[in-house]
Amino acid sequence: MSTQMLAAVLAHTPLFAGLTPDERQQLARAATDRRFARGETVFGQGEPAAGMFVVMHGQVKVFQLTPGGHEVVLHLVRPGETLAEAAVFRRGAYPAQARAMKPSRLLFLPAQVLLQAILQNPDLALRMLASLSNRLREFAGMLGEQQSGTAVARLSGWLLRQSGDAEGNVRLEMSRETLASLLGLTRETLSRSFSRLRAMGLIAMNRREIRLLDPEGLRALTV
Amino acid sequence: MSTQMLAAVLAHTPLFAGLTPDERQQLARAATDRRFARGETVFGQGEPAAGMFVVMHGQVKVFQLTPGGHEVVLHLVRPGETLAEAAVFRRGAYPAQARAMKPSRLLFLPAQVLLQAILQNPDLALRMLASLSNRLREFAGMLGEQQSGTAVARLSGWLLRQSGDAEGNVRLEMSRETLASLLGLTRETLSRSFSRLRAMGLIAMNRREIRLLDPEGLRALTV
DNA sequence: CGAATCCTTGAGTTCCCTCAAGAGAAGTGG
DNA sequence: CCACTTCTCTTGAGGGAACTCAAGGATTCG
Repeated sequence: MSTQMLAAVLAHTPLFAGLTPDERQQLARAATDRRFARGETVFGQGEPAAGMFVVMHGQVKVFQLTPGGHEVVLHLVRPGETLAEAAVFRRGAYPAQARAMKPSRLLFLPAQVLLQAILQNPDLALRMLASLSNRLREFAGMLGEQQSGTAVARLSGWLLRQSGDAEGNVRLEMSRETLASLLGLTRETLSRSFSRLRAMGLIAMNRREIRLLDPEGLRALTV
Repeated sequence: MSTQMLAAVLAHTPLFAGLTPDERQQLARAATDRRFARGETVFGQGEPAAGMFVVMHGQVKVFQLTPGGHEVVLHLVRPGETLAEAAVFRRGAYPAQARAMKPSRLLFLPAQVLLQAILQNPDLALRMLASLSNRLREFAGMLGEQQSGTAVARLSGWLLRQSGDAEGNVRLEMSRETLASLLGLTRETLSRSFSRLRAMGLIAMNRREIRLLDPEGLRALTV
């Protein structure tokens, strides 16, 4: 992929949108284009943090492995979003593992280049701080979530958030397995929770398409 | 408290240690000294993020309230550590609540001043990024932790981390209630877990002083 | 010393996990 | 188009870990 096209990708990434075209051009020259097949590992837990990624196409799952060998999904990264910035700033190792869930194309930005860019561009620093702060809030939300209510309550809350609290369709962009991990449940418990919501007439399902029939009813369950 | 003394506090806070004395002096002039009684609220969930805090003395608990009214502890902040930086960078509202657990003295730095300082000091930006990244890793660790193993396993792991994986004493700087929340458990379950570790001869307890008698034995439980 | 808070222990129950089997899609290759 | 494998999802049965409710000790503080 040409430097030109990589620069264009950066221009559409919120984090780098505030840079001048020249600055983006400079970053793009140091960036590389990487493709990953479905199931391929982007980086492993404990590897030195060589740089950060921007997802151009596809989907990447970031997760930790518990001592028991169970996967705990931290984040599902979609096109336009970034990956592993935090590891770069800690200048240590990646604290989690990342795997492509679909055929994916990522832009890779070496750590040195990113750090340089931030030193020279205070506005980028602020954007990056805001980005990390947002993720921190997300994690805080997840921590709160996972200690609250029953499986059905957590699923209801998640569905409402996905749909913007209104009636409408939610398309699952992930397997049940992944969603279960995000909610701190097992596959089976998630399946049963879906069934119960369906039996109560609150949702309708067809494969990975979910229709919220009664947002109020769902909200009543989130307590 | 004098500007002089506040500047001295900043000099001993890792985040601001890299500034020149002049820069610290400037920040200190805008900073204020705030005292909180035990149990007093530092800021509430949803309040506009007016600025960040540095804990000088005491201890502050940061937590979220679940829909069910249950407290989920996110962080226990000790002297030298900072509070609510992330909220400032998001330029929104505090996403959690903070309460002084002991009589506490905090340095308050208004959002505007902090943002200015970062724009003018790239090194401070990098330190702040590293600090947020560390907290992000902590949260990720907590998320993993709370989905792994039994109550006894989680407690064992926590004790080992506190003691640096070696034999020795761990002093609980918090109530059982707070520790329970950090581990994603209830008071009662935590109490029973302590009892079981004691019954197994792995630890000895006296009030909030805990002696690890058999780190190997504890490690064996963490799986 | 009394009041309030914190901690421990017990009994009963519920929710979720584990183990297990099978149904349903999707991709492969003949 | 159909057998084949593979992956994903659903459902059942059973058991166990942790939660809730409840009461009584222990500690701290005024």
